[in-house]
Amino acid sequence: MTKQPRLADVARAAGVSTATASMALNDTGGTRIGSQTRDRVRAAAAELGYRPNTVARGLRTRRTQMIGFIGDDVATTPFAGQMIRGAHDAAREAGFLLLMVDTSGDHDETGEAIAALQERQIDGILLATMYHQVIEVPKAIGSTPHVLLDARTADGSSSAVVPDERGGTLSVLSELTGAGHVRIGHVTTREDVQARAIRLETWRERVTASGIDPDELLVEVDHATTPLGYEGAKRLLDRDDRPTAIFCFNDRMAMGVYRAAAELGLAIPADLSVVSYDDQDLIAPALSPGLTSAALPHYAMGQWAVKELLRRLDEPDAEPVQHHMPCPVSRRSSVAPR
Amino acid sequence: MTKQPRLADVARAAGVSTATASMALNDTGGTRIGSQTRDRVRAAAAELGYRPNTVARGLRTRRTQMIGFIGDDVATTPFAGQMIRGAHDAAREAGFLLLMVDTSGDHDETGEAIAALQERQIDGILLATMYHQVIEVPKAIGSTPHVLLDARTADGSSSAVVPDERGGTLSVLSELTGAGHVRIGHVTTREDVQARAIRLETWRERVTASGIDPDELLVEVDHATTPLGYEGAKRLLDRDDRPTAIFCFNDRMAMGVYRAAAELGLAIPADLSVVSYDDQDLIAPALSPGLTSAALPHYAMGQWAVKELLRRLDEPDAEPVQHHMPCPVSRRSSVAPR
DNA sequence: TTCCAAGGGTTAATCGATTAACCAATACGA
DNA sequence: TCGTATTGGTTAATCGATTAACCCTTGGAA
Repeated sequence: MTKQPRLADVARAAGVSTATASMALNDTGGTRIGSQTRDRVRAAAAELGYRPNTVARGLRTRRTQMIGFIGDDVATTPFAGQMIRGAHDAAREAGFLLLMVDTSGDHDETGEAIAALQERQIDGILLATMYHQVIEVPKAIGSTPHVLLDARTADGSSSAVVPDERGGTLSVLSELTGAGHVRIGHVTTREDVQARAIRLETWRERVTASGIDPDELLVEVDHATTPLGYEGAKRLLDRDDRPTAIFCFNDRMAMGVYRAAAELGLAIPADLSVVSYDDQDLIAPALSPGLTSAALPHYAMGQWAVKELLRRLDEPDAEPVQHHMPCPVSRRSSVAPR
Repeated sequence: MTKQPRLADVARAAGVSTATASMALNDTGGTRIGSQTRDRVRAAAAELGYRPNTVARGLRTRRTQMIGFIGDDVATTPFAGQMIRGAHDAAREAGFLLLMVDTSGDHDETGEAIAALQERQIDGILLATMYHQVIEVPKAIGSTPHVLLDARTADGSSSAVVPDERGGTLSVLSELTGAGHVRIGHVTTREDVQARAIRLETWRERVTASGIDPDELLVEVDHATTPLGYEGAKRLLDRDDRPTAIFCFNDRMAMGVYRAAAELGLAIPADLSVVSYDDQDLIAPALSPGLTSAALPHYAMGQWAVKELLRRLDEPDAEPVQHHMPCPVSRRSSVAPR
């Protein structure tokens, strides 16, 4: 117990060379190792509690079994955890570990992060942003295999996975139309993110299709926060031709909508149905009544990204893939027939 | 650009041996390297875009500049992000990176996680739990330097940092007493966590000190969720001798308390003052009125833990330190004079 | 009998740094 | 005029694996 045993110790204990020990433990070298020899080596390794030094192995094999995870702003968003967890689980299953770097969105810092990871000889990089962004891959990444997470390039030159915002929006809207709603309002943010653009456009299409002018039912505010959601909802609801249902950009805004409805004496869902996006754990099930919301599949995206990365490790020349991950709806009690 | 340059390439370009190049770049070896030689080597390195291979370096120096972060359940709690971020920032500042492993609280898995990290020759380990727990350090950790994060051992044999729950509770309670409140209720959970025990006991002391029987003003429910917070608050508020203020175990329960108050026609803070613990970003500022809450200093704890770990890397025999991190109060609008 | 192939290992080179041990030349004090 | 530091390097060993290149038996086939 004084020192970690090395491969040489195992070899000595089994009475073979380190080459044989290595091959026996790793099942390499084809038929060169007899089965009783292999068992002897394995037994010796188990006996000594041998654990390979992956640093030494990595130096020789040029593989570290580590994946770099570069996150835009890991801390401040509650989604990051799920994304990391999904990536982590898929990685661990394949014997990989995640080496994390958080950049605060700073572009220089991203370059530095990439360099720091490359110095450590990671096998590949996951480039994650929060909130579905269209980015350029920093040239510092060179030929390091990589996959984009909740982000993509404009030209699709890197493998990437993003939520299927359009599908999610359609699903959650059909919760409303299925209940007979036609005048469906939308409370959203003015921030320039993909999520906003896609949700807005999809809603617009859908409402237009039922012969209604979307601009009458749209409210935009500066940020996707609860207080501004409240204000937006007030503007939308405090009039005679108010919508019978509201689709909110996200749960935080929906929380404000709930408050506005309460103040105006509108019961949810009897007087007003509400649906939303993000399905945040701290909000959607906590509101009363529970909020029907389309979930962002962060866990699944993290998983997918690692699997795709591992695939690219094996076939570096594979065509990049753009994946749209479905956004399942969590149905709760905020929708009632019109 | 075909291959990453090695130290040998830099040495050749500068016309020196690799030993000299190494010393010149790392400022080691005292006065042995002349200043013009050093400059020549540095220039060559910069010219070639040389980046040291830390795997090779790690093999020789037995230092990888990586810290293992073992998290109890990184994903599901929104606090984890802040903790990771604090640790990450402190680590990065010192040239370290975080290697993450998430265990789902499974004890075997923790042993496996430790082994996986040790195989990779991490320099030290951060053992983090969510929600301040008293744990035993797995023996698998052996002599690897480690620090406990939001956790501690019963005997204080490992360095550890936990929130100062007692101090935070006192601070947030004096928000109420300072406003003249005496009959302060407490809505808490029955779950067996340190946070509950300390907050409860501290509240009990304080209330008893002002001559009131705490048991009259205490409500316990099975879990610290919003719906149960709501039920608990109903029980506490729906009677004549109701308290004038409530201290909630956490923000999620406080969210339920808000709802109960609204239903009973009690205005916050005019008719009822509310304070809480956790200061969760998605809740405390989002409620109306904003909720005064004691913050869990996760970022600071993460930072502290890394600094302490780095210290122990230098002085392995230093006495273990138990640190209680202050919980600052975020004062908002949920407290009014009695 | 002679050779070749297959089976089962071993030897030694290698990955890319760091660093202990050594060495040559100059300076300096006695 | 020596002996001894001091300055400014170089050589070679080392970290702990993996793996290409050999090597020795034994069993058959020619």
